[in-house]
Amino acid sequence: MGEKGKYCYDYWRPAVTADNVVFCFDGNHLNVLLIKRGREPYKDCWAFPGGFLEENETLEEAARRELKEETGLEPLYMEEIGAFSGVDRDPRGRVISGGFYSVVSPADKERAIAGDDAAQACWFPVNELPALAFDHAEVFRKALIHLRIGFHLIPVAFLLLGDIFTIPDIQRLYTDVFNRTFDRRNFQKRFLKLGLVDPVEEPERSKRLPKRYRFNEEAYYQLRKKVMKF
Amino acid sequence: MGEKGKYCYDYWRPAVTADNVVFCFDGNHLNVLLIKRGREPYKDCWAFPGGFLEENETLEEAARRELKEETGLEPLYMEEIGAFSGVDRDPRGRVISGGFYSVVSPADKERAIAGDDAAQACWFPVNELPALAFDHAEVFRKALIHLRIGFHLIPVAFLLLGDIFTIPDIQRLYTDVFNRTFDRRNFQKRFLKLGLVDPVEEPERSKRLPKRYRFNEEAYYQLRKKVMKF
DNA sequence: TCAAAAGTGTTTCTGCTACACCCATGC
DNA sequence: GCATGGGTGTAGCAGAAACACTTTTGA
Repeated sequence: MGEKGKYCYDYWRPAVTADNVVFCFDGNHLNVLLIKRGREPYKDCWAFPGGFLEENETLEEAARRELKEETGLEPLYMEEIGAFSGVDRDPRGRVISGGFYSVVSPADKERAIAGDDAAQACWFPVNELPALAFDHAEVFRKALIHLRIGFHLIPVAFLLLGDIFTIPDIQRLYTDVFNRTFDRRNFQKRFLKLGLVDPVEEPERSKRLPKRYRFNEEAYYQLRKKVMKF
Repeated sequence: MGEKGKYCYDYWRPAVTADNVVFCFDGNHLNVLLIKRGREPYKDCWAFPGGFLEENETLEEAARRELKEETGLEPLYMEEIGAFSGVDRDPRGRVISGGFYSVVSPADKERAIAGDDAAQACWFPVNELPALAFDHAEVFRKALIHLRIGFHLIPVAFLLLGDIFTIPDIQRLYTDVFNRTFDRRNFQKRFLKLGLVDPVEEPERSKRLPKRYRFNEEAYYQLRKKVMKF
């Protein structure tokens, strides 16, 4: 590999990439963004957006930049999920990857556009993922675990929900994230008791349709201060 | 930096290291292992053991190897805590680090010996850490968070405790790990109810001294199966 | 004799679970 | 009129928190 390249070091170094598992909730299901790879290795396979680390950026900045280049999206929130360093994870040679998950607003579901060296960018419901390139199945597993942790520490959910949402919306989101059902009544009670959402005033709304709420950021910070154990 | 080295690549690459936050419980306090650095940068400063990734090992293997070389210790458990990629975190240039925390048995507290390029290896109680080299203060913060998560998913505590221990031992450990107090009586009740420990039979033991227990691995695996949500 | 450390039990409160019923709407 | 989806209320149980008393022993 590259014995004549122009970057020379006294000791061996691996290549370093950043990969990004992007979540988006569309009101019905939790989705992740996949890129159909335009080149080898794994040409035409689905993979998470990502690419090589450049000289003056952190791993998070690299993940952000690659996402922007490949799809045009800018996440509302990002968090590291771990390093992937399996010796054979990339057929091109030794590549270490810093993994991230991130969250975009519901409106971004329609906005993602394949750019750069991505042949295609496409949202998949988390329950219906295709086969993935590299060790990205493992990357996804870890991303979901960290998303769940994020939900327990509370804030991420609201970024996925957007400005206005109903309680049944939230429940659908939780159902996908935790891959289990919730009792409709208990879910509503528990959630409203947190006091994190305010009802939207709209006298003309049909009684049949679910009440709409918006996120109360103030209350959220108050609560987080209390709950923060870590 | 190394424009004439013998390892040449077409694209820029960062150096990659692995760092290891090693925890040990001595019956009274939770300790971490620090190395007094024998060379620049940060010569004579305290840092976590670690070193450069080599060609045929994962980050975890590198962290394990460096720990063995620098102190002779072999951890009972290891887990990743994240990647550290700040642009200025190492004055030698761009260095990405994979962080780990690990756990050794109480007996290892006396066994750690400085070897290799470590001038000195020394245990510090987690509440009395000295100033740390690089971004290792941040590394420690993340390690402690992940140790706490490990405690919630249950197994790590017993590795720290060793074969035989008392309930007050466990409570001292929890006090250090979570940096808070626990009601003695409630702690004992809750812990025994888990059914993870068996009393050690010893008819001659003074009534004044606390009862001694050993870990029931069988019961632990049963419980974990039930509790495992992720 | 006093202080320190360990064992044990009771009460209360809170949160979670499991349910049943009512209302509005569209087919 | 019936199926669907949404709002609300109640009873029971389990776990957490708060709290007091007794025993043993070493200083």
